[in-house]
Amino acid sequence: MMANDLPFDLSALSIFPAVCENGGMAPAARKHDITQPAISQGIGDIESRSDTLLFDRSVRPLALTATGAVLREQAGIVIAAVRPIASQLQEMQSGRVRQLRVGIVDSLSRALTAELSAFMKTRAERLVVHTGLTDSHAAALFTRQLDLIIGEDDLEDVAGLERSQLTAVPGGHSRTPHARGVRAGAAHGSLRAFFRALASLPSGYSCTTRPAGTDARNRL
Amino acid sequence: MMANDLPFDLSALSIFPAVCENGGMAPAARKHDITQPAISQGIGDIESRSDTLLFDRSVRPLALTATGAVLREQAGIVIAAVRPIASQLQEMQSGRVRQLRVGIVDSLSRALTAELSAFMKTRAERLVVHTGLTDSHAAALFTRQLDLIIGEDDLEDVAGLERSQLTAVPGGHSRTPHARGVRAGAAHGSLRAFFRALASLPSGYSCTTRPAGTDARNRL
DNA sequence: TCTCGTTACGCAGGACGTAACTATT
DNA sequence: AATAGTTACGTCCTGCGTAACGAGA
Repeated sequence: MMANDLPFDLSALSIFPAVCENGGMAPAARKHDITQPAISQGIGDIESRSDTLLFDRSVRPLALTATGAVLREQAGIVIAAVRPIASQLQEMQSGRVRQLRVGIVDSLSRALTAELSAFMKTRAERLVVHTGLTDSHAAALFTRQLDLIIGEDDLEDVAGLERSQLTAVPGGHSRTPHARGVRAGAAHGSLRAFFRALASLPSGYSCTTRPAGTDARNRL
Repeated sequence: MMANDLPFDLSALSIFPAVCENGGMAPAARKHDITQPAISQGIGDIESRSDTLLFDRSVRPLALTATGAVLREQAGIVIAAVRPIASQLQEMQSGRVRQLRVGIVDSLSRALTAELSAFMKTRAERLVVHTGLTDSHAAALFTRQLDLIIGEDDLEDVAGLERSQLTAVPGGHSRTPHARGVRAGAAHGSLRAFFRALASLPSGYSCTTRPAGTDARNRL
């Protein structure tokens, strides 16, 4: 059998905040089309598997223990992290994102914007292009106001982009960027993998992720 | 029954990276004391519930699809977030943390360090006290180099601390801080709840969380 | 006494193992 | 031919519902 050293299950973890927010198991049960005992057992399961006490049952309405307060906080974080994954996978599967906000450095915007627009037409529902300085674009990338930035250098001076760096060279499958026309982009989250997928698509561009050497087939 | 709109289960989510890292389902199965079919079904379960394709089965060794690459990345994040929760709960349950790094503003360090040390003796395995300026402590708090900071004002000028703010007044259970001897601290993660628990313990301090009005009993 | 939470118990669905089959190299 | 993955099928277990019980306000 599975080792499963994890102290809870996602379904149980998701009902726990519901109990907190609804002020008890019975209200939470009504709201979630589930019975009271199911909730009681779910909470009990977390408690026994993690060897903790989450609620003080000696008072009514139910009171959180300090331990319960910790879990309530952490559970919110985990659930919030898990929920968007489903839509990310859907995006990846369909090969389309709803929205893509791109920052292009001024010097490249003339040459690239039209091309990029055509390229993205089938991949994004909505394309927003910002032109300006790479520095401010990098800042916007970190604050999630941009999804992708394109600059002239390889952005090595921008910290924290190593893993999400892409280099795109026009027309061809050469893995080493040409001296002329090289541009570098950085994307995060699902978009990064989105571009990774583009690498295997036939198109005017070939995208390779860094570190170089990653080929179209994603090895395990 | 439960709605359970979540696209996977924690146990399934935890075997998926194992498959990636071990280069296939069979090696992963051997390593985790589980059978090959169980893994195959687990992966298939994620795929069907999220309506995606994670592996390219037409090649050997197995190759990740772009979608699979996304999930691999996200799964790592989730698992990494979930695993420490168990130990956090244990800490909370036992009322002790392994290590507590406290920053105390210079002006209070003389008066507080000895007292704090005695107070923490039974609550932390190891206590590290830094003295200095509150500003630098706040920065260290954000970068997780400190767990708790104690200053003279209520740290209202430090952004992002609202929810984790504590006020501690010496000797007494008054909820409004005394004009003399007021100090404010900020902690994050399990430590925050740790201090919340301290509020209900008999000691020389009474800690109240902000916003004021929260009493010792944690209401839902 | 009323509401809420727990416990008891039964059933249905799911998870995992064994075995047989298929496919890739 | 060999190794790896899938499918089929049987069993066990657990998760949930109904019902009965206990406890707090």
